[in-house]
Amino acid sequence: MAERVSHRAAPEHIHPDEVPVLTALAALSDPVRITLVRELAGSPVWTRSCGSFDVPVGKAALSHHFSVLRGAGLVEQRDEGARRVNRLRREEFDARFPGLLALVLRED
Amino acid sequence: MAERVSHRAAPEHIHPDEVPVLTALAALSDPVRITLVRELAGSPVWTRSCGSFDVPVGKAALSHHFSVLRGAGLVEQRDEGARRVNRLRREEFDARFPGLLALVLRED
DNA sequence: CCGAGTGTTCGACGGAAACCATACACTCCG
DNA sequence: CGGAGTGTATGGTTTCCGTCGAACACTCGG
Repeated sequence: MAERVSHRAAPEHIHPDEVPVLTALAALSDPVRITLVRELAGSPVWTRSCGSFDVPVGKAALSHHFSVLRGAGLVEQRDEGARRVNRLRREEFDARFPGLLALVLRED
Repeated sequence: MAERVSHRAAPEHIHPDEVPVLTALAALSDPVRITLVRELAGSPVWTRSCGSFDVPVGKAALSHHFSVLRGAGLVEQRDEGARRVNRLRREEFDARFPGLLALVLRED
């Protein structure tokens, strides 16, 4: 009967519409998080697990960064077996903050 | 002969074109500086001296914030007698970071 | 059922940044 | 010249944020 699904707490998401500008800017004011967003933008949706990013920090810090990105409405996460895969919320975020994402992605 | 002008060191300016994205975002990730930019945007050019802004910090901190804004190519300053008046670098900054300024000004 | 892999949480640490009070430099005006 | 007004510089304090190590929770595969 009961469907056998995840027993893990689903990550809390915040829609970009509810995010203050200051929060969005603060989230993007960090080199590690910028890297995460850029790598994520360059990959197909739902293909990148949290541990698959090339950043020079431990997994504790990494987890924290993803938490910040979620809190800014930049990233959506879904549990897929033992892994947690990510998606960049392109359209939603761009609708709320037009041009901001493009700015971060286009820059070098 | 010699023109009698300011003996004060001119403030160092950085053109937006030479500003990294991270620096721009970091400069705008502060409530006080956002207020400064917004108030500045709502006033005629070269009319606001540094001390004329309504922010809850001492003048030392205020001076620091203006230094950060200059370093991000957001503000230009000119000495006018005893006062130092400001200008928001709208066009230059917007040319370098399209939409970013609009985002900050439009929001609340 | 146990071990490996993955990610979160907790406490602690260190460095960066914001802040203040003071002292200083410069300008104007009486 | 001297005082008031304005902004910067310096030094020291506090607060915040990114980081780590270790412990824990969950999933999958032998």
